[in-house]
Amino acid sequence: MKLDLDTEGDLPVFRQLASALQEKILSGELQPGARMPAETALASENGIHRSTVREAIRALEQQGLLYREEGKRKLFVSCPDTGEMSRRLITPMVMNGVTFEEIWEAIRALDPVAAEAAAQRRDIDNLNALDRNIAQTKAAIDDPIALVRLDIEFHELIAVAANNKVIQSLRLPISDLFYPSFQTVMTSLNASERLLTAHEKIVQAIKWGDAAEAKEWMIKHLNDFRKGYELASLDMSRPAKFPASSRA
Amino acid sequence: MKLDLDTEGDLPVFRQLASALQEKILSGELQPGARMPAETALASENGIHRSTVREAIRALEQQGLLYREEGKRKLFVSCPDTGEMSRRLITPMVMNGVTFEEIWEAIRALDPVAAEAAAQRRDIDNLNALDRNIAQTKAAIDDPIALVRLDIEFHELIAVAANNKVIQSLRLPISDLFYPSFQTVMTSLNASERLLTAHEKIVQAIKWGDAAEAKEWMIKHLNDFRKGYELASLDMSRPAKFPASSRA
DNA sequence: ATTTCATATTATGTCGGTCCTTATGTAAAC
DNA sequence: GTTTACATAAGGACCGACATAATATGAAAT
Repeated sequence: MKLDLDTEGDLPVFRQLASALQEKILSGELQPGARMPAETALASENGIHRSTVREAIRALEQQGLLYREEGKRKLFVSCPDTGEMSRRLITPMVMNGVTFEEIWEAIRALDPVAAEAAAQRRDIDNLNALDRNIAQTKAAIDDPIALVRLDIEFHELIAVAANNKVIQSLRLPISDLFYPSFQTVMTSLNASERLLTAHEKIVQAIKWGDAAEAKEWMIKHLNDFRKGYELASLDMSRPAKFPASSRA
Repeated sequence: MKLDLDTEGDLPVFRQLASALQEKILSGELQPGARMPAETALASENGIHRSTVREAIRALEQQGLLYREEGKRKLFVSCPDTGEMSRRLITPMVMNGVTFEEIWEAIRALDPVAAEAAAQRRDIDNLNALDRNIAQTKAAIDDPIALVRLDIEFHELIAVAANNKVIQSLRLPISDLFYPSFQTVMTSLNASERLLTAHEKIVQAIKWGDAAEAKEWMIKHLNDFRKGYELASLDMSRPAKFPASSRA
């Protein structure tokens, strides 16, 4: 693969290479799934050193445009996963000190629209998944830990049922940031029944195709979230911390 | 800077190094603004080769955790910009074929809540910026190109006025993806007056602190967006393309 | 002919060291 | 104190090499 690199320019060659490869991928010339040439090939064909090639590869790997299975040698062009990439926003968000207030507000923006959209789509598989989730929630009504997990799942299922990849992925980082402290709320308050009721109302509305009702209940549900925070004496204006899962 | 690297392990050393440095940054041990040791120092202090260090640095640079000014030598720890990182979602979104329908729905989720929040905060500087934007819009009422630019700015100003970093950054990639084709709508339809009216109503409501009204008009405005697409015979279900600006 | 297995290749991860250019720090000169 | 000149150090790129393990290849076995 011969690329147009300017070894004399002021831009580092490894950056030029990264850009050139990225361009080839974005333009569709290199499609996801395609095998990349070996490092040595890329190096010799372009008259640059292998170390230089490797540095460029690191950058593209980070962007999810190149992928090599752990331990394998073959390097492939890959399609970055929107959700995974969106999750990476957790780091900048925490480092920039976003508050629970801001996060809650964002969820409050996305989830009601997701519920609304879910009611308009009414996919049978998604509805079954939601039913299962509610059944599990009923069974775990006295287990705060499980309830939080199920609540997270519920909201994700709604986003999936909305069949909107954008909303689905954008809500991931904020959901991850918001829920850990929700744990505190659920263990200190007795909000299980309210949570279950809201979930049931939302699913019911989705089944009936009543978008407005689904949205309305989702808003109520999220307002309950917030009230729970206040009742548990948690400060919404404090900055979010890294969720444990993101620091493994 | 001595780090705990396992040269014998099965994970590549450059990845271990990247993780170790990231951990030091996320934990606050290395704070944004701190100077990083030179590549040679990192290499010798950890008994690894400089090329290995460089590869790790590339990955962290891509994550916005390390930063080196163009042409400068000094490497600093940096705080990744949430907006900039969020914009990188454009690539995965386009490559995964998100549709205008999905994008519009996400904006329709975020912007009304932003307008609502802006009305609750009512910051004077933000209001002045909005007034200026509206004045410019009036002046450019017959210039579709300028109108689109001003409309983009308007929505961004609303997000800024909402004083919510999360919403502000999450809407960037979708805004970037959505607007290019809005250009087509504005040039083919005569929607300038409706656009201006909506903007004025929204700002007015924000000034009065009438959150519900601000939200309501934002929703109307976004529904107009959508109608415009349909009137211009554009298909909302087609996948978004890369905006020209993101391919420089 | 198909599968299995042993062998030969090849690519990656890592390393040692070099060379050039220029940013950066320091000391001398004004 | 500011400027100028010089010395140092750091980054960008390269050469070449080696161990290891993944691949590919071809022969042997079923």
